[in-house]
Amino acid sequence: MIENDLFKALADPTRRTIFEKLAHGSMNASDLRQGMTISQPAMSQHLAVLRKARLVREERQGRFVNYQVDPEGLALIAGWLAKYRAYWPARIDALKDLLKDMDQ
Amino acid sequence: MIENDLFKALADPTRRTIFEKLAHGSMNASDLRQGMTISQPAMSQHLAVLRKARLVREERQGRFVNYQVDPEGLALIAGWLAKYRAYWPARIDALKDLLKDMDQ
DNA sequence: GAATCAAATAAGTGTGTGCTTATATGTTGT
DNA sequence: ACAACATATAAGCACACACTTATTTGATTC
Repeated sequence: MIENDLFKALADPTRRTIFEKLAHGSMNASDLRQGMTISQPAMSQHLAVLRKARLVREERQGRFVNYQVDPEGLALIAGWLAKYRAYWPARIDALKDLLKDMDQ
Repeated sequence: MIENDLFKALADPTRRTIFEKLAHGSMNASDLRQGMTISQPAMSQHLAVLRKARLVREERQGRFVNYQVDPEGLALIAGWLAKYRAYWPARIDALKDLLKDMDQ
């Protein structure tokens, strides 16, 4: 169940930090560790969880593995959220503005 | 950290089921148990977690406690998601259709 | 092909989480 | 005040999870 993998992946603050880092630009696993007190295997394990949740994609480049945000995971969350659109009417206008921005 | 409470709350499939039930209409804790093989304390504990995450609101009515979706939690997720809007361009059209539906 | 470096996997450990049963609290009606 | 019912809390337990160190796999360079 992909939805479960998704929310479980995001339930860990360290993984959300990693994801956020990648959102600012793709990086290899070593660079991701910069500024985070985290062992190499821990990072590797977190990335595996994020991969399984489709929040992140890997791409081997020589002996490095470059990681980047996988839009698929975000789209799945957006899809989940959309099911409950009846409950965020106050945010509709804000979202519309957002989409208008994205047109340009 | 509310964001952490949120994703942790949604990481459990039983809680997502409870939330989905409430999205279809507010209910008290007993009615929520209908059709779910789950003890009364377990339900109570799950509701406490959902409450803490602002995904759900309680409202005492006599000796029952009526539960309903709290839009605040959903809005927070939408806010989190919005941070990464750069990564879901492929879904823009689908979202637009969604918003068009919401206009009516 | 041996040395070197990046990343993944294995195995073990402490803590967190979701459940259970038992009990307490809150509210209603007699 | 007491019985009955809805919900919450307490305590304990089994399992999941995030970490660690040690080792393996993958890729480059000499």
